[in-house]
Amino acid sequence: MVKLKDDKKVTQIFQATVKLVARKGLSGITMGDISKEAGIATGTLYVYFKSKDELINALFAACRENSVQVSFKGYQPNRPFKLGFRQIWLNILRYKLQNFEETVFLEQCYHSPFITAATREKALQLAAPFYELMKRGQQEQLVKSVDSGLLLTFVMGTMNELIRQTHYSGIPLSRSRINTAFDLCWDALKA
Amino acid sequence: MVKLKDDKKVTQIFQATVKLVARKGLSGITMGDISKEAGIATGTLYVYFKSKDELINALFAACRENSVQVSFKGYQPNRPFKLGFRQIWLNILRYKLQNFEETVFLEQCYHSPFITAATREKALQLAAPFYELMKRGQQEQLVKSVDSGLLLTFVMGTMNELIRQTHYSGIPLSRSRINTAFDLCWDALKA
Amino acid sequence: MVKLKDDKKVTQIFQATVKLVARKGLSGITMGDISKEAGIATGTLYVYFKSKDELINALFAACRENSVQVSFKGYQPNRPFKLGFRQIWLNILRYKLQNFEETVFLEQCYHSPFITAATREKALQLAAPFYELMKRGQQEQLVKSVDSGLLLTFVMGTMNELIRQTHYSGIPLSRSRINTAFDLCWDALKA
Amino acid sequence: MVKLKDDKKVTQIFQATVKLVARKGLSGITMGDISKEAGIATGTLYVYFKSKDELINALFAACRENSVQVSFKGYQPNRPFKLGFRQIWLNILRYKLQNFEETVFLEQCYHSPFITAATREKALQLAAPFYELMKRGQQEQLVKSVDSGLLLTFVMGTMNELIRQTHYSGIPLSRSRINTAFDLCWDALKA
DNA sequence: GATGAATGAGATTTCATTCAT
DNA sequence: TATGAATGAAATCTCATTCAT
Repeated sequence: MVKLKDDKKVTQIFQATVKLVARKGLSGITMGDISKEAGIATGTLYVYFKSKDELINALFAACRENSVQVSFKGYQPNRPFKLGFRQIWLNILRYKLQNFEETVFLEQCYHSPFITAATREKALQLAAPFYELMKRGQQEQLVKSVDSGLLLTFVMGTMNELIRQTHYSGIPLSRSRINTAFDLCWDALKA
Repeated sequence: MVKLKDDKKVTQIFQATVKLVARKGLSGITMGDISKEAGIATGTLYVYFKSKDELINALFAACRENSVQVSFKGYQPNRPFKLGFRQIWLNILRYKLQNFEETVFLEQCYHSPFITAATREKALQLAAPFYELMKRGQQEQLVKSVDSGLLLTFVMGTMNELIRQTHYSGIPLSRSRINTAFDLCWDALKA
Repeated sequence: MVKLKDDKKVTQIFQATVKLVARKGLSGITMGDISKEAGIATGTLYVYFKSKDELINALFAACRENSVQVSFKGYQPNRPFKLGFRQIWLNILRYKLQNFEETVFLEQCYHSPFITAATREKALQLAAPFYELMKRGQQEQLVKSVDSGLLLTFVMGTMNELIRQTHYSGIPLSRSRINTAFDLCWDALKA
Repeated sequence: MVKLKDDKKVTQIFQATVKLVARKGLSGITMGDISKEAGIATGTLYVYFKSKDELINALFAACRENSVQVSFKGYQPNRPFKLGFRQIWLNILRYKLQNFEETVFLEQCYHSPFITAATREKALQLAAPFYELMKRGQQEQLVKSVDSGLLLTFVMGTMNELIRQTHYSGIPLSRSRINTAFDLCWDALKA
């Protein structure tokens, strides 16, 4: 009987926003830009999000969830640790490469006034599975028995930087370059 | 002509800007905010910088130069490589920790529409000494003989993420934590 | 055509509007507010009224008619003038007290751009019975023989202000207070 | 050395606002209208008032103060009560007539969402001198010894209605009509 | 008729920049 | 130079009205 709120439209808005933030930065986008890019009227944005703030926060949360879900795709706990870790490492790398705009968006958000403490907190909780992964490696004595937060810092930090470099230098991430990068990472972690 | 512009005032403006960007993000600051924080009138900002763009670009350049100059402080090429590398690594870490706001500012700038291609290019050139350092390590067969860009990606990525984590988690960077982090980094690089 | 528009729904809309205007003023209400308060969809408002303007004008007219009809309830021209006048005075007072929101609505409308000249004119005509009443009092030499418009000004002015004061001060309108107010009014009018 | 905030500009803004509200109602004015009428840029309004809300509240307070101050002009407590009361009554009448727009503005404000509880409270306190006046009349046994609030309700209510009627009927307030009106008022009050 | 999402014109507000002092 | 009020273009947000279902 009625036209109901459209999930597809939220996706459109999110995609438009991510694209624009990656291109022009968080400080360079307007609600007008977003609506134009999403192919809807400006007012319509406010049907789905009460304010620009809320839109950015919702998108931030969605991006975080997305990237976690993708990470563990195809991960089989019964297979050897290193293989599983590699799989996940590659999942993340592939996802971040293919969704570079999301990566940039997340990075931009971290120190922006848009992201509320609550949103930040929720993002942290999503990291739990990665901590589990590190612990398993340590139990199997394959990974250094140091603070797992520090290990993750290393894994994620280097990956992020790799993505950034790849994007800006223009050097394509060949299969061999990827392998080299993974080896560097593994050499760091391994017990 | 009569008198050169007041250098102290430029410093005030830079400090105010860095502080505010770290707290509210690039997208959250206005010229009014900056002038208030710097303790001067809005109009005065325009005595020192033609526009907001110019101010941000100048500050970006200044920060980059700062951080490079500090990195090699106390570095003696004639001493063993690992010791020198460690020194530089610690220099950077200490600088970034103590000047967290600058670090955030630089990060925020990367994908902003403020930074011009020219400014970006100049920033890249400043990285030259680090490439040299990696090459030395390779010549001495202490460092893996892979693309030095990739190596630096690991060095910088770890450090940046470590700084961020430290700041947000509130976990203090104890000496042992620092040592562990360095070891991870070194294990990744070492041949 | 098929079926007449739902009269109950018009009442709902009117009640919702009056309530909201009393609470937030004419300038503070939106069609969305009204529909929500009335428990219907925004679009449905437009089934019953071509526009916001029309809705307000129709409501204005309805309120005016209401208040006049109530005024003469129980008025018997054959009974003595003062008794009849008192009856009407009390009728109005009671009505305005019990329907304070309507009173506010009418007051708000007077200087609003919503009310058209035609609506205003029609409202004036509704006052005719009150002029008649004043004339009767004068013919019976109980009321001062001055311009009956002026007399009505006093009757209505007192009443309106009394209602407002009662509502805002919170002082309840006791029977004795009502009697005092009527006496003031009557002393002003009486020949 | 500097251009300082200009009191004259506040007056301009107030005059423009009052004029427009009287013509188009509180719900019919925009900040754009006001700035145009005041002959300044829209942004300039926000130099003087943080928001539309604040502007309306400040104007409301100013109008109330204005009208009280004018009321007692030329009032000499040592002269007979009725003369003094008459003087004040005429002062108010004249002021409200000449500043009809202010009167309309105040009336429009009463039930608007703009006026805060605090502003309303302050307005009430300004009425103190009028209560004093009524008490004096009662002490001299010239005025009915009933609640002075009720007496004021009567005086003010009838005056407001008179102003309104005068303005809308187009019947000019001749000297004799004024005298008649005062007599009605006095007859009501007198002991 | 009824619904409520969609629209876009227009309202409020912000802010980089200018300018009079 | 230094100031901060003034500007107006542009951003955010609102809301009467329309329209697809």
